[in-house]
Amino acid sequence: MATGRTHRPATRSRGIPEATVARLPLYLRALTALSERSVPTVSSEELAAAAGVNSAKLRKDFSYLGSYGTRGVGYDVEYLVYQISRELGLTQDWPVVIVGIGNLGAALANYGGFASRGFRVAALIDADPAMAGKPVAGISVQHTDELERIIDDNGVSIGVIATPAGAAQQVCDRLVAAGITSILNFAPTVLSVPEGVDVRKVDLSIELQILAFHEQRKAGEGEAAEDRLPPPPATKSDRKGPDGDLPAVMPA
Amino acid sequence: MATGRTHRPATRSRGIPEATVARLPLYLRALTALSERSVPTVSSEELAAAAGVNSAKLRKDFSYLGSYGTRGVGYDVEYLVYQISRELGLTQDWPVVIVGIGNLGAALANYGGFASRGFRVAALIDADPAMAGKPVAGISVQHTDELERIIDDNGVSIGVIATPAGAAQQVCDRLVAAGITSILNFAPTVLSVPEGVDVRKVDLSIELQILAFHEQRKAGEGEAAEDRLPPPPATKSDRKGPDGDLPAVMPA
DNA sequence: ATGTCTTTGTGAACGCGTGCACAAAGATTG
DNA sequence: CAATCTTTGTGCACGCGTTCACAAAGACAT
Ligand SMILES: NC(=O)c1ccc[n+]([C@@H]2O[C@H](COP(=O)([O-])OP(=O)(O)OC[C@H]3O[C@@H](n4cnc5c(N)ncnc54)[C@H](O)[C@@H]3O)[C@@H](O)[C@H]2O)c1
Ligand SMILES: NC(=O)c1ccc[n+]([C@@H]2O[C@H](COP(=O)([O-])OP(=O)(O)OC[C@H]3O[C@@H](n4cnc5c(N)ncnc54)[C@H](O)[C@@H]3O)[C@@H](O)[C@H]2O)c1
Repeated sequence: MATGRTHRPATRSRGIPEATVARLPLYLRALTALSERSVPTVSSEELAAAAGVNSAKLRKDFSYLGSYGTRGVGYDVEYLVYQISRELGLTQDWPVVIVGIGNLGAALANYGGFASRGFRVAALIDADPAMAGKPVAGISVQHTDELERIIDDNGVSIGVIATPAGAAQQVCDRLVAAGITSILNFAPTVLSVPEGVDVRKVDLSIELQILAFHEQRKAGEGEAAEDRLPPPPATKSDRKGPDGDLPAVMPA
Repeated sequence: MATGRTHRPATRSRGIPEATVARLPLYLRALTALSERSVPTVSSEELAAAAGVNSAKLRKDFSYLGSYGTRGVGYDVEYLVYQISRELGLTQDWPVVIVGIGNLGAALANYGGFASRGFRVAALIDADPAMAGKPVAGISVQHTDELERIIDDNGVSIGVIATPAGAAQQVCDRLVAAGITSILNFAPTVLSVPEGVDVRKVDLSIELQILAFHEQRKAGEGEAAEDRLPPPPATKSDRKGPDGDLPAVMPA
């Protein structure tokens, strides 16, 4: 998984394991598809296959929510959709602000998947004065100066950061000070937040690097010794000395 | 973590745990920043703080790569940057194709973070004939018909899927058939791939839902009984019967 | 050389997550 | 109503990942 919560050491929220919570949206998606096809019930086996997980795991996940299945039959699709939606807090509307309306921010604003699950883009915020007033995805971009007011006025508690990495922590601090308690961060930085604030990150670069690692392993499966670096690390007092000229790696 | 590998049950790749691999890019980023500031060495404590992890965990992670530290001093920044880069396969160039050049695909194509880590956008591919030939981020979009040829000609092994969910599996199948063995999927679907192909997914909707779950818990911390659904699941033979009228949940 | 001080590398304990395997629940059939 | 069959819910064992805590390694001072 490319994402990871920050803070709160995977504390089991009201008995529901974090790993289970992370899978509930997956089940919900599969169930919604079944619901649209008017399928009345599913077995754990079928649903697990649709969600790409082990059926025992799925049953155990559902057992944390309660006993919503019927032995010999399976689960009632509509009922389960409702239960999971309620558990995830999707029966209410969540206003969301997106900060940093560049390439990515604009794409997110245009993303239809937001509204379809109870999330509503309450505002688009950017520091560039030239952006202010411009409509993106039908919403007028507002200036950063308005950030605190916007969050307060709309009762927003979820913020999305799509600014350059350098501005992310600063934006984060302002969001938190303004009352935001959940942040989805797209900037490649480790955000530090106070206790009680949840941060999840989406990091494209990390995902690619993980893929590259496995890709490399596949490629050099039966190959002999890899190209090892000849000299061991600089030790003693030749620290930043007469330029040992280390192997050129990537710039940034 | 919002992402998760598919297939291969977290098998320990050449002794390096999957969890460690996922953190290496994080360390690399912190180390690169130190390198740019010409910091010669770091202690595990400092680096761990910068990467937002436990220092013991960091030391154990590095121990899987070998003993690259010096007791009493710490780690040589440049040397460690090189070792991690090599381990992740970043000393070589990885050509990548992006399929589906819509809002998101275009944003990804414009993303600078690609090139800075050894990833090169080899081609942009879209099914829309109107897109063919159009330049996005300085690269001319090519039609899906060319997919197999492009991958073969450029020796591409990593593909990014940014098409609508409905087309994702189909695109995935073509990519795999053409020789792609690593896929980064942005479409909200469970992709099924043959053994040996790695899939990582980035799912914005899931991330938000997980945040909403925790947000809901924070809000209703000391509150009394939640709004429970009155009627238990439909049982017996009233299956899709005279319309029990279940509570209206979200549409899609 | 010897001693002190810092920091690594890792043994060990613990907790979480996963998946097997099965008893029990209930539907369904005769 | 009894028998049979399907599928849930979960006890249990196992393995991975995390963290503590500390011995040993090495730098540095005297
Ligand atoms: N584009 C991608 O596909 C992609 C992928 C992964 C990660 N990212 C990350 O997402 C972030 C945004 O990427 P992008 O390509 O959209 O960049 P971009 O430069 O196109 O957009 C950044 C936007 O943030 C605004 N901004 C800058 N400082 C701000 C501040 N303090 N407050 C509010 N707004 C501010 C800028 O005006 C600009 O509109 C970057 O951190 C990038 O590394 C982007
Ligand atoms: N926009 C976002 O911020 C965002 C966020 C998360 C997830 N997603 C997901 O990413 C995907 C793309 O989102 P988007 O907003 O860019 O959508 P989009 O509709 O703007 O772009 C989709 C593109 O894919 C192309 N396409 C369609 N079928 C294709 C095929 N078979 N082969 C090749 N190309 C094909 C279309 O021509 C179009 O250019 C969707 O699955 C969406 O759910 C988007």
